Amino acid sequence: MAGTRSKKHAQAPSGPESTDETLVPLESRAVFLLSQIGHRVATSFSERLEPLKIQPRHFAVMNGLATHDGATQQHLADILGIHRNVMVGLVDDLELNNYAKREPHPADRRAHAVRLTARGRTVLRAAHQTASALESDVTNVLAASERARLLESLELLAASMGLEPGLHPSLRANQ
Amino acid sequence: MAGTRSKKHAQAPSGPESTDETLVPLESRAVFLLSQIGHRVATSFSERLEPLKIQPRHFAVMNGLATHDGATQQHLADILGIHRNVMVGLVDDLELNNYAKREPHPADRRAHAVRLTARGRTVLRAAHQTASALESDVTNVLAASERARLLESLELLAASMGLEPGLHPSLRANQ
DNA sequence: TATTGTTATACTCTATAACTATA
DNA sequence: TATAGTTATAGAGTATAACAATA
Repeated sequence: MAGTRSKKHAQAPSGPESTDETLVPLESRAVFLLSQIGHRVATSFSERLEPLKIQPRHFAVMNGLATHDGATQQHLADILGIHRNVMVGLVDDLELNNYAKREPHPADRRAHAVRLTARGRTVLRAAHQTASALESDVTNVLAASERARLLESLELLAASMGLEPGLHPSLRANQ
Repeated sequence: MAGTRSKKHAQAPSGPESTDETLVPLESRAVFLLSQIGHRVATSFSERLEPLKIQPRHFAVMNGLATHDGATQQHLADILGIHRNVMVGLVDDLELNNYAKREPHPADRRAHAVRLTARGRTVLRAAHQTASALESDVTNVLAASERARLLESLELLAASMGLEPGLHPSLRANQ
């Protein structure tokens, strides 16, 4: 990938039934399966986070805070690829649940230093366990060797598509 | 999957740092990679369909029409897992582009028989070619043997998650 | 003059309900 | 009484712009 394109992309065929890619069923295309499975996995994760009162996007922010404690909202936004306007609401949510708090920034009076609370750290740990459980449940059907090969192939695909490690593209809505 | 769950799902650990699943980085979890890649692939497909003036959901409907010519909107909705309220707008879009047309249903005066036009069939073929091109571009980095193994694993995963072949879960919004 | 956080607005999607005309 | 198609409405999520305080 990364800018490459097939030559015959979106061209109408010369004859009515000449090259019939229409005959390839959706369910045997890797791209369809990837989209299908990815959607289901994301939905499952979202549902399983519900008891913790967070969504995947909050998980992303809390994860960022775990390694960037006291970061400003803007800094967090830059790291995660979330727009700062959206970050306001996410930090609001975390504060309402007492998972994080805004403190005055020591060096910049415009900014806030955002920190996880003790409760937030506990919930973050539980969220990671939720992710682990989902990982097990999803990959259970595969033998260990298959699982390892799948992971390798997925990492290769992700890299070739220019996906940044650990950054979910759905967060990168505007900027 | 299919109802199974890991035993230690979403339980708080006994000690503060006892079992630290927090240390597993997102980028090495299959579920994260699947969600990440699936999202990107779906977005790419959507973008590549733009020249054809359709979205993936229209592609799904046109695909359904290819094998169920003259179906009612309700029937199409059932087949694809799209709600009939949504189907109205999709068929509207297809009609506006002259990709499909509503005809009076021979047996039921409440219903419409929806049919692809000649232009619709051409566009559908082009959409399948777009899918093929995306498939190539995405899986190009993998050797043929890896590609085959990936496809096998993905099919296994999809089946174990209860995903219906050829049905994208995003369509199944309400019912 | 630029940046941080915030709010407002518009636009798309989705969910639900309700209506009409037929069955 | 139920069903096919349609419309209306309310709710998320997202994009854009703008504002106050501070740098």
